[in-house]
Amino acid sequence: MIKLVRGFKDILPADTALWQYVETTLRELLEDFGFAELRIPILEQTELFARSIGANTDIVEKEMYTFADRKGDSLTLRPEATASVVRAYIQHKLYAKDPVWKLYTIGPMFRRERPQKGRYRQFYQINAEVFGLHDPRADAELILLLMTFMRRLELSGIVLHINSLGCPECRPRFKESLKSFLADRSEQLCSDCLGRRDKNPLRIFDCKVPSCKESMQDAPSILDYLCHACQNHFFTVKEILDRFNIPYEINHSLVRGLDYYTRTTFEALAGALGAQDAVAGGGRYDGLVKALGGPDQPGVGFAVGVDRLTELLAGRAQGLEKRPDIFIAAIGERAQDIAFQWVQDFRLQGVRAEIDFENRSLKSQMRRADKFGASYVLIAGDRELDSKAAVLRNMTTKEQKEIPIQDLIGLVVNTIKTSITGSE
RNA sequence: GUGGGUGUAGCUCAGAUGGUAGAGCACCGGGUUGUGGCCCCGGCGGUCGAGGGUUCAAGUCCCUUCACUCACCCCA
Repeated sequence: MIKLVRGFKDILPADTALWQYVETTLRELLEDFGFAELRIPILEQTELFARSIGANTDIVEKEMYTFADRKGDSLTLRPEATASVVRAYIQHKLYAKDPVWKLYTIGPMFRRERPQKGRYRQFYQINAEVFGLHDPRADAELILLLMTFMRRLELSGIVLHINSLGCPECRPRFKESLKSFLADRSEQLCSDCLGRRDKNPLRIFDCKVPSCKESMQDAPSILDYLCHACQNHFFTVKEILDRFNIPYEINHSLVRGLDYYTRTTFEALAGALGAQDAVAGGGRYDGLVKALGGPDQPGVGFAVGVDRLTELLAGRAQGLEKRPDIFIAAIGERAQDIAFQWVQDFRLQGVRAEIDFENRSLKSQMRRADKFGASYVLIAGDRELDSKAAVLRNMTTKEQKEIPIQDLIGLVVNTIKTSITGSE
């Protein structure tokens, strides 16, 4: 048997309703916030990711699905979406019409990591990106959007972490003092962190090795090194979150793995998920557009992990599945033939109708109708055809009434539609 | 890439010391003339992850391998 590739997964019908629910909920919210959808390819030139994410990040160094196409170009299945959105913003000169754009995109990402709970080699993200705005209200608005979304999904236990990583003005000063802090601490650091010390010292804040954590206790905090502009920016973001009653924790060790972040970074964490607990993350990337060859326009964005979100909502799939409004139980060839016509007629009227082609006993068909959760069953056999009236059974009240075959569709559709609106 | 755990029916799992593969759920059918859920009865369904070895005999013991899973790492 051919099985799916390691780390990939099928999303089966039992779960797709939940996925659709998550996607449409966020989609509607994004559009209320003024975002427009952008659809981008999942394949890009490798260089795009190397230059945006950072050549010496783990993602680029060892997690990308990269291959040479037949012409020899190096292509990569995207490990994240922001780089592509920025590429599109630049390539189509969107900034020329207006530097400010609010864009969202939905789709799969690919990273070749070791799979585990909440981590797949193909995973789905919904990305929101804002271009052209330096104003901290843009950052805050995104966080507001994200947390409103979490609230709308009725997710509790989501913790928001925020931090500021400074800018090219102030971050180098912090890095220097961090380096000198680490210089005489080689014994306390784990082997991974010793490597990070040169490449990307900020990452040491993320390390979970106890001795590293301990020695980082007295490490300098980026927040003490922010320049005036960055301080004010961060202050305003916090102020807005306070004003809108969005609780948050300042986490000065929240550095995030992608090189392009500046100033605000944030993550939404769900404790219930296990080790892979980030359901959303994002931040500001003011230098990225320019670094990729575009104009000097700032950007802010976030990504939501749909796999992890649906995992959190797993218990809530019941109410979401679609049940037929009506099941037609037809007994005998003649009835089956007419019933087949009826099902199609119902469907054209917007009524969810189902039928069984097997011509089984009425009992079987009733069981089937019940299994599907049909609200009504229309019973038709020789008896009904002769008397020119089929039987409509309400499956919850068990009430049955005869419906003249002449105007059957209209009468039944009417009954169903009024019963739906009446019950809500 | 590194560790731990687990692979028996579609699903959840039993099968001490080796001796002809089980249950519940699900599915299909039946329980007198054409009416669902509950209940009762019956049926379908497994090369016990794969390959090799030990043995008269292996789901069970040994080796190899693969997959899944959790954690490290990294991150959505």
